[in-house]
Amino acid sequence: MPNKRLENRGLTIGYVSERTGLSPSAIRYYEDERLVLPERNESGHRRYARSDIRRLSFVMISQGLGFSIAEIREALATLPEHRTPNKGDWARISRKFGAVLDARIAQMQALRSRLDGCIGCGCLSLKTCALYNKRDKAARRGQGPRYLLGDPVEID
Amino acid sequence: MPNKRLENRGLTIGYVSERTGLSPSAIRYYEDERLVLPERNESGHRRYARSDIRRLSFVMISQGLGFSIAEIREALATLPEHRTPNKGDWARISRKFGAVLDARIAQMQALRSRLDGCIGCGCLSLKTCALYNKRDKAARRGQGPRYLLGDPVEID
DNA sequence: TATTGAATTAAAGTTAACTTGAAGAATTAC
DNA sequence: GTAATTCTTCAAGTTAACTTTAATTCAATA
Repeated sequence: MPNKRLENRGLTIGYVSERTGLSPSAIRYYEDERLVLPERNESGHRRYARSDIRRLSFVMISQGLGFSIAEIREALATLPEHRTPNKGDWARISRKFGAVLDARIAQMQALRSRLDGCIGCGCLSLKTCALYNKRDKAARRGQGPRYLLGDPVEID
Repeated sequence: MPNKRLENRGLTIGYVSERTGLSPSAIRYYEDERLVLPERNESGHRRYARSDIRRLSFVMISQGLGFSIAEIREALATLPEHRTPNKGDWARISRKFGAVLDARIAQMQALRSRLDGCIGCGCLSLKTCALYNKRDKAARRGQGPRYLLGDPVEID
């Protein structure tokens, strides 16, 4: 088993891939999305810092919490100068994430109780049904698929 | 204002579009997805039944609850012979939907409390962090984007 | 009847988060 | 030193839920 870990400066994408479980293509994609910003060696190969593994872990965990890449990028942008999240940063960001989750849960619970009120009804009328909220055409953005649980919430 | 509502047999797509607020292209798409099955007149134009408006309302409301078209198709498939959901059907289906929502809420709450436990921690370690659950590669289906809140739940 | 408005199909575009493939360059292993 | 890996870029494909466009045909109105 060869040592492709740290050649003189920085980690190779293959090594980072192994350590995080992310595929190289996903890691390159995250670079396109500016979630990681590796350096390059003389011949153009990516060289990652040790802290990038932590950074990518942050990305994966945040995704697990249900946040989009755009949201994660925003969260990372609140960090001073391209720094990888440390303990204090995580405390701050995760508190914010928690508030967003709370809001999502509350929204789902409200929907759930509206449904409960409608179970016996069966009117299915777009005019009167409490379950149907006409999405205002004006506010719709983009044309891709709508999110399963409403448009993404913005993080502060 | 012309009366394009019911010419001899059935409603035109334009009329159904007006009544439901859905665009004609969306209604045609739902036909591709076999959520509605209109007849055709001699020259090939779609002719909808009055009950199709109700059927489409069902679709829209179910989407508002967070269900995918595939899930809605499954739910409609439980109805005897292509019938539009009536009050009894709705009671049965909405009870099932409610259970799915409950499960989703419970899942989010569990995640939320795990996050709470991690706020002070900040380890962000893929090995030990309770927030990171390695998705088993084996179970992954398809290659499109993952759902924001986990893979879609199947409706009995 | 002529024109306008509505409908039809088929193909391609859109977002999100990646993957797959091709073709070539750099690195590593032997 | 040469073969086998790994890496690079760029373009195109994938899911979901539709929209947009194009080229026509049908239906309704004046």
